[in-house]
Amino acid sequence: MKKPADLDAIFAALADPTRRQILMMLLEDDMAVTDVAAPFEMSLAAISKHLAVLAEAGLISQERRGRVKWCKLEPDAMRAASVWIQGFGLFDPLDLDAFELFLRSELPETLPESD
Amino acid sequence: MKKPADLDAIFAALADPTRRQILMMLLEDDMAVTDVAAPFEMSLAAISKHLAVLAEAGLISQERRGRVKWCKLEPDAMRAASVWIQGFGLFDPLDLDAFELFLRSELPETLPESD
DNA sequence: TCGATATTCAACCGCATGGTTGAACATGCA
DNA sequence: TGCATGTTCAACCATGCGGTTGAATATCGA
Repeated sequence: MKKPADLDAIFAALADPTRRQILMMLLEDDMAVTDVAAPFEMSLAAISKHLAVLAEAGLISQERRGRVKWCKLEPDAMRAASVWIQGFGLFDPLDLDAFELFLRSELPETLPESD
Repeated sequence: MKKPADLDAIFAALADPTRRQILMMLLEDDMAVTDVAAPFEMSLAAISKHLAVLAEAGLISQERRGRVKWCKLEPDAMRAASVWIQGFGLFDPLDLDAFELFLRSELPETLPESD
């Protein structure tokens, strides 16, 4: 059950550069804890704690298979943060245009023709 | 010059519910420090510190006019965070629909009729 | 069973954070 | 000038965070 935590935990988790980098690594593929830790110059235990923070925030899930604990990106929690920010409606026309283009190119069939 | 700070500071600033509430208040209008503090059950000094954190992150700017220090929302920093999150490209069709509706209702004149 | 591998636990450290209080500093007004 | 208003400063406190190290736990493979 990967319920997204509250915004406090999500934003706090995103506030650390190591954790953001971990999330980007997980964007490519699921990873074991040891492999996540490999590129960093800190102890495995430290990375393990970072992963716990990310899991607590709902940003990743962890599934143990044998000795290995696999870490998987969970987009829902991040979406909650994104939605909060977008609630500010602070896009200006330029950005809106770009985003509109992104939307159309990405998922054209979900956009209504016009009103 | 209100340069947006790095993501560390921005996300950390957003991780506190008091600060998020302040940002939402500033969405409606610029406010003086005392008026920002009014709805909260904590000391003025505490709010002043929160505002300093928000300003340090570039999320607001503060301009002193006379005795009064006016606080103003600065969307650029928040956009930086939004862009980082959106870099994950994790929108699914359902949410996209909702977001499209939000866009159309919020800023109808900036959306092209259709291609 | 034994050793190697994968991960966490527990205790500790230094430092930042979020809050308090009371005093200090500026500015506006009579 | 003198007082009230608006805001911050400084010191302090409790708590949490990011990191370390060394030991503990669990699983795999020979």
